[in-house]
Amino acid sequence: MKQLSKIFKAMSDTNRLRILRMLYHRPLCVCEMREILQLAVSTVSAHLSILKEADLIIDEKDNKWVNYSLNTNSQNPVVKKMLTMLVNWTENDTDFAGDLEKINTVDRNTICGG
Amino acid sequence: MKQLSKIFKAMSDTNRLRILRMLYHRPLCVCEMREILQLAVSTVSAHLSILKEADLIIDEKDNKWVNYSLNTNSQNPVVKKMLTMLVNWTENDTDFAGDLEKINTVDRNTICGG
DNA sequence: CTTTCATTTCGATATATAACGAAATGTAAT
DNA sequence: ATTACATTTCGTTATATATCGAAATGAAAG
Repeated sequence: MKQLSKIFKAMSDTNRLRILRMLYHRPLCVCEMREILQLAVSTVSAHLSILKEADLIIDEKDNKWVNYSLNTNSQNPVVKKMLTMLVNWTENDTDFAGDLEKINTVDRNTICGG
Repeated sequence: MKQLSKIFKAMSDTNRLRILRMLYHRPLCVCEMREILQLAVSTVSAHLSILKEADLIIDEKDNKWVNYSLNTNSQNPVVKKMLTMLVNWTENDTDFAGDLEKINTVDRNTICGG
C-alpha cells in the first residue's frame, strides 16, 4: 500500500506529470528540463528524486550530464501500467503541447551554462 | 492535466486507498468507515470530499445515512481505469485484509451513535 | 415543532510539500 | 592540480495537507 501511494503521490504534481510526459518523448538532462519548466535547477532535481524514488524513472550518467528516462522496464507492474496509460491519457491534452514543441528546440550544449 | 493530477493526488493517501478498497467490497456510510479506519468522523468526511471531487466516488442519501460508493460509471476514462486497476493491484496486498474482514462485522445500526 | 443523530463545516495545529538560492559534490577538461 | 560546470544537498520560507474537536446543518422521528 505504501509503494502504491508513493507512485500516485509522485504523479500528483503537474510539474512532475510534465516531466514524465517529456521523458516519453526522449531522455533529458536536468538543465534541459529546467529550461522547459522554468524552475530552479534544484527544484527540478527534487522532482526527479521523487519520481526516481517511486521507480518511475531511471538516471544514467552521460559524460557531463545525467540522462533521465522513463523506467518502462520496471519490475513493478503498477509503474509499467501507469507509464503506459499516462501517454494515452495525455496525448490529446493541450497543456503538454508547448513542452513537447520546446523539446525539439532545446540543446544542452547551448542552454547549460551558456 | 489539472484533473489528472487531482485524481492521482486523491489516490496518494493511504487512508483514501483503504476507503476505495473498502467501497469496492460494498457501499459504506461515514460512521462505518470511521469505525474501520479509527479516525475522527470529520477526518473521514474530508477524505470523502477529496475522493468525490476527483470523481472517484459518488454519494447517495439512504434514510439517516449517506451511502458512498465507487463511481464505476464515471464519464472520465482515467477514473474508470484507475478504479478497475486498483482492485487488481490490491487484491494480494495484505495491508487491506484487515479492513475487508471488518466490513463484514460492522453494523451501522449498532456502531453509529450506539 | 422539538429532539435526535449522521454528516458537514469551521477553526486550530502539526507535519508535508514545493519552491528558491547558496553551498557542496563529483567529474571532465585544461 | 586546478578549473569548469552539471547536478545534488542544504537551509529557509510559504503553502498545502491531515488531523482533531466543536459547532453548524439537515433530515427523520417523536
